[in-house]
Amino acid sequence: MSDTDQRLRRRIEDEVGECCDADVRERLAELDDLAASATGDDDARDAFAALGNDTRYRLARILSTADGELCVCELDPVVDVSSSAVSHALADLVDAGLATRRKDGNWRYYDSTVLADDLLAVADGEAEA
Amino acid sequence: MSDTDQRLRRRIEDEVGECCDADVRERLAELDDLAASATGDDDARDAFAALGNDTRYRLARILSTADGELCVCELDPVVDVSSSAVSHALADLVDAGLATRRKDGNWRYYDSTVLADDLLAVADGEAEA
DNA sequence: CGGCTATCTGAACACTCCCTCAACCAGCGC
DNA sequence: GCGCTGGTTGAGGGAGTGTTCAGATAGCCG
Repeated sequence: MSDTDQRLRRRIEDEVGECCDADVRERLAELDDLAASATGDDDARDAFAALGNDTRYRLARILSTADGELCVCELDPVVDVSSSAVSHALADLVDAGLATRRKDGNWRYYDSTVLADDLLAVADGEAEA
Repeated sequence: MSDTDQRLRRRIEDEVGECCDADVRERLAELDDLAASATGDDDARDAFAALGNDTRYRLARILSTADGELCVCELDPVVDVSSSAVSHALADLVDAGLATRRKDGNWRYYDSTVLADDLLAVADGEAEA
């Protein structure tokens, strides 16, 4: 029986007074189930990771705040990095499902997705409270 | 007039047919306003960054899925890192406003906050669609 | 086509992050 | 006090990330 299992056993003893090996195994199984059902797709985590970077966060926020799509040349001046970095960041946002891209001649228009809008709204709403 | 401003000027010309310097300045001011109003707190971005890491994401998800608080010794076995790393990750989650901590004797209990619950719910909901 | 446009892509490099290891702190029992 | 517990904290190092630079791509116009 591993080290962490010992800790868990003492934890159960503390809780219900006594504990046998079967109890420990049962609790471990419960926790495994919990972990399994709690394993949301990686997509969700990727979206969070994308919004965790300052440049991408700002871009996503601007896209979400603006009504309608914006062109790269409009996004460039509001973030303080090279236009190459903007391009990288926007590509990452699209990959993460947080933005959409539309080509029109030489211009590329980006817009925020519902996912991005909702995530930012929730984050804001809670911050207010 | 900077390089990116030139691009923006041509963009406006493309849109409305003609464009003078004042038009460019006006559009730049609009974008600055947009950026300013779109600059949500850093708290929000920190929350996203916290959920962007696999270990923290898993812990947050388990805390959110479980009804009620969990002890560190129960979280240890479900993530595949040292218990020290778990401690670090939990501290980060608390700092980001995604979890709460309660001390009871030798045991420490963690629970998810409403912010964490809502963010994960939104991320999941969208993934379904 | 050839030149100019807006944007993208790949490589390189500095920087940050996340993990492990070790030492440490606080609570409990003797 | 001492020993043991569960958990935290700080330092260090390897892996990963973000930015920039240079070169590439695709669309428009003469």
